[in-house]
Amino acid sequence: MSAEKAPAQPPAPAPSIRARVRAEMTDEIKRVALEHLARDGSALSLRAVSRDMGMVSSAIYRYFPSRDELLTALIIDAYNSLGDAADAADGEVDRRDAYAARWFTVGHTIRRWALAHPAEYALIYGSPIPGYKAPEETIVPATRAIATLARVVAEAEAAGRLRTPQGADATVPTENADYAAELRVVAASLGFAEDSWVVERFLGAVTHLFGAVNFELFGRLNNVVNERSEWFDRQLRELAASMGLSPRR
Amino acid sequence: MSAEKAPAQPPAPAPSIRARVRAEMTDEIKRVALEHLARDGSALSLRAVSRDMGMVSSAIYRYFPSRDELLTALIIDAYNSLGDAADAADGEVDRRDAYAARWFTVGHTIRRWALAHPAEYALIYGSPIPGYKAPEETIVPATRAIATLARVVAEAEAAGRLRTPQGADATVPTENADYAAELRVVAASLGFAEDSWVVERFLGAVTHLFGAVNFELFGRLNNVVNERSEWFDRQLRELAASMGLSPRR
DNA sequence: CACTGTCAAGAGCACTGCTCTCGTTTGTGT
DNA sequence: ACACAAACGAGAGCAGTGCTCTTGACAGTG
Repeated sequence: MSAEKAPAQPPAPAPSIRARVRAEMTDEIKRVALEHLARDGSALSLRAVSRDMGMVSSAIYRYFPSRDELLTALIIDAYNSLGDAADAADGEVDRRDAYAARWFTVGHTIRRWALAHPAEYALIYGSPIPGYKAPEETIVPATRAIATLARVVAEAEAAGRLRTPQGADATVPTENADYAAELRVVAASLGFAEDSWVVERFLGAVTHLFGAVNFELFGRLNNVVNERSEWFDRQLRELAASMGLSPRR
Repeated sequence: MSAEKAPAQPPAPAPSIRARVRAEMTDEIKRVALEHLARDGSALSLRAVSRDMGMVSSAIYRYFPSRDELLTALIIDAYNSLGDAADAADGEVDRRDAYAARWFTVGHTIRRWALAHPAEYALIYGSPIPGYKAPEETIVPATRAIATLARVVAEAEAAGRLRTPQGADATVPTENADYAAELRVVAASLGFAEDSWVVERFLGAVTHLFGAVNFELFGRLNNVVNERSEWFDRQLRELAASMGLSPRR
């Protein structure tokens, strides 16, 4: 693959001028492509990008072997951008605050990132692009934001700060052994306790959270809910409650 | 109560042979276009459709003035197909059953319709198509499936069969007056009681439900949950509980 | 019979992703 | 210092796209 930026020669750490120009060009192409993406939606034209850069279309292929590879690069960048935003937001919450505060902060950050980067959001959380097949290199960055959310809840659980639901509030355990096994695998990979009751609700909460962002961003809330921030906040609140995260007081 | 599929052609005038052939052609184009949509995703090529029909591409324009108009027709058909499926499923539930049974039936029907018609589902619940702007004629059919879900919950509420949440389970009322007003409008349009507490949870449930279908259909559950039917059923169960719909026994 | 509207066909325009070839530029090993 | 290979931008070209316009054939109606 592209291992340019790896000068494995100890005495020659000099990033050759050519390699630097190449990196700048690659970034510039991605930057212009993002502008086009924001303007024209997922219909990304290599020729239009090249025109904006004063190049001929074939020159783009020196940097990205195909339109799909460009899309892959943009997708990975988008996942990482969202992941960075989520991590940064979580990191800035005062650790003396309740875990619920971190949940709200990260949740709102994800929504705000989506509103600020609608094209990138649609790229990674919208319907699949027609001819495009996501390569494996995208799956790790894809999990970052969700992993951040999971960390908050898992740490709350580990700290014994989750109110375990009782009685009618509690979920009936599944009778499907395969499904139960899957939940255990998910619990392990996300850092929850073994057989944690909260894993399933966390998956539901993530589904709900991204469903809400989808609804807002794709216009499904038009003429229904205009106080979107309030609406989203209250959805987050319900989800926190469903996981036993004490609400802010 | 939204109008059903009103076949409201005022009087039936002479269905001239020409008009009949034209209608058949229109249907055939939509049929072939759907096949292509199912195969190639949202990249729909008029020329490919025309080739499949043994026509020249320009002939398509006798029936649809543009690609967008064809898409609009397909989108409306898709919304109505989903709406029909939801209504039919709801209609077949024995009315002596609990309202929860209707909720599960309609919910699972929506999911099954999406799995059976992934291309149509992506068309109506995926990210917006690049150059396409949905005309107003799509917004009424768009609400049908949601209206069906709402009817179930609203009728349960009217029958006094919703367990009103108490204490920690209850949602704190919003302090945002605009948002509260919006909720009242939604309540009125979906048939809920005025100031009904369940409206907000219903909106959340719909968000969650379609978020779950999105996750499954767009591959976000890959390598995470494979027992999708069980997973979805348990999500529906949580949603029913959150709205006070007694679970099946 | 003549008229009128509908139809399929074809040529053409501007656009797309992508390939290939052509000289030129640049970095590096000898 | 020189030579060679890799990298580069430009351009032509291919097959595909949505869409427009013109042309000639046909059908239904006066």
